[in-house]
Amino acid sequence: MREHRTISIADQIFEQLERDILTGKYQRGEVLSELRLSAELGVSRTPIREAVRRLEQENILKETGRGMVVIGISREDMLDMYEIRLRIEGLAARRAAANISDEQLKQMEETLDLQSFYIDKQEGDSAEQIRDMDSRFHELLYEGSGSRAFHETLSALHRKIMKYRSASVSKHSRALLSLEEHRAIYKALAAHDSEAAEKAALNHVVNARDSMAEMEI
Amino acid sequence: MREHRTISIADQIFEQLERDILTGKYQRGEVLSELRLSAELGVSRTPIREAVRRLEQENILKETGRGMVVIGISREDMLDMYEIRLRIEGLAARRAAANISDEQLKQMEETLDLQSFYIDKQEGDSAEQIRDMDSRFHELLYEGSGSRAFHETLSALHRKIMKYRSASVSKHSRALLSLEEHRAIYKALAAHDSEAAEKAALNHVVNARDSMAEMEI
DNA sequence: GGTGTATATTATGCATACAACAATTAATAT
DNA sequence: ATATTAATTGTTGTATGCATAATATACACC
Repeated sequence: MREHRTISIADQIFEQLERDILTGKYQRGEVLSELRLSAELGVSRTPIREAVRRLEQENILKETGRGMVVIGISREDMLDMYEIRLRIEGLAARRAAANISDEQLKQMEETLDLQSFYIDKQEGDSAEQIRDMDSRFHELLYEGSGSRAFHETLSALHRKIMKYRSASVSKHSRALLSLEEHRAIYKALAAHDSEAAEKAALNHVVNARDSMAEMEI
Repeated sequence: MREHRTISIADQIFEQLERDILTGKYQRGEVLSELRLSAELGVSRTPIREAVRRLEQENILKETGRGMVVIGISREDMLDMYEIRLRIEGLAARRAAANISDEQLKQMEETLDLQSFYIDKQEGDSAEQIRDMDSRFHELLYEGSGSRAFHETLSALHRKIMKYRSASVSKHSRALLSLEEHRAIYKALAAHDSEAAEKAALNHVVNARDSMAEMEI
């Protein structure tokens, strides 16, 4: 039985704005105003302001005293985030091999099926759907580590490079390889094989990083 | 010439609440209410709510629909944060050796002098003062890396273990060693010696972690 | 034409009012 | 006495109003 949790307007606005910034709909340097957003979204300034405070805490938006300027994630930021992931994602996978639950493994399997489905589909917004499955897969991996510190740190890094991940998986060959790498990680986790999990996760990050590095975006 | 920046009430409240949570004044599990904080601090709920949204974004406080529960940082969280720092702080120092400015080096030197002063002092709240110098030193190191990703990630981790760092440096022998380790990092940075900087930073994190691990706090 | 100043505009910062909701306690019917 | 319902209390969620700060604009003056 699923608990029915009401999502507040402020939360919805946060999610939408975060997505719009991280996908590049609002570009680096663009200036927004609470009043304008308030009018566009049809709500008062209060929930807007609360969402904005959270975005400021994530360092992807900044108040200036005269409008808010979008910071977003530069290509350089993205590459540095991979440098960090290179050094800790393997360890998170190692932890996950020991701690992941059967339920989490089941959900992971589901994301693999959907990822495969969206890759075969190849229609208009399939890159976004593939990317969202990538997000869910990694979220489950980080959760499965059982470590709050790894979960928080890696989740923040992975989420912030959303835009670049979309671009990457829009290349069919990379999307297919990414799926295979996810499957290798899943297999190691399901077997609770720490060594294999660490190796597979590191391999996946290395390949993703290399793929990103040679894109011009 | 220094720009005069007014700090908003909401920002001040954020800083105070964050500090109170991270130092353990508000303990894990404790329930707060906006109205109570509003009355205690003598401001309306609006700036309180904005501060709370930022604390929620940091995962150290959580709304429950009936009050807000303090999450804080457990000992296990702290140890995992060291595991992460062990893997990336050396690289940040390597970057800093290449990118740190003379101004940042000058400020770093100043924190070393103050750290030394407070260690010698050994009065009532000297542990807090030493810890704050530790914060400033590492903040300068992360800034000096010139990488936003490293800065954000490491800064968040270092800040969150505030409580444990205070406890650690309240032990005089550890405080002295920590100062020496900082000096070694500074020396390498001032010489722009990447290898030495990485080695010194890693050594410092290893020793700090080991010191923490054998404390019972 | 250039410069200083007043003014208008537009933004954020904070306080307050009210609605909605959940939990607890009191009241009431059976 | 117990179960059910109603009232009370305490909480968060949202809208709105007003003060203040920052910037742009207009204009007088040299």
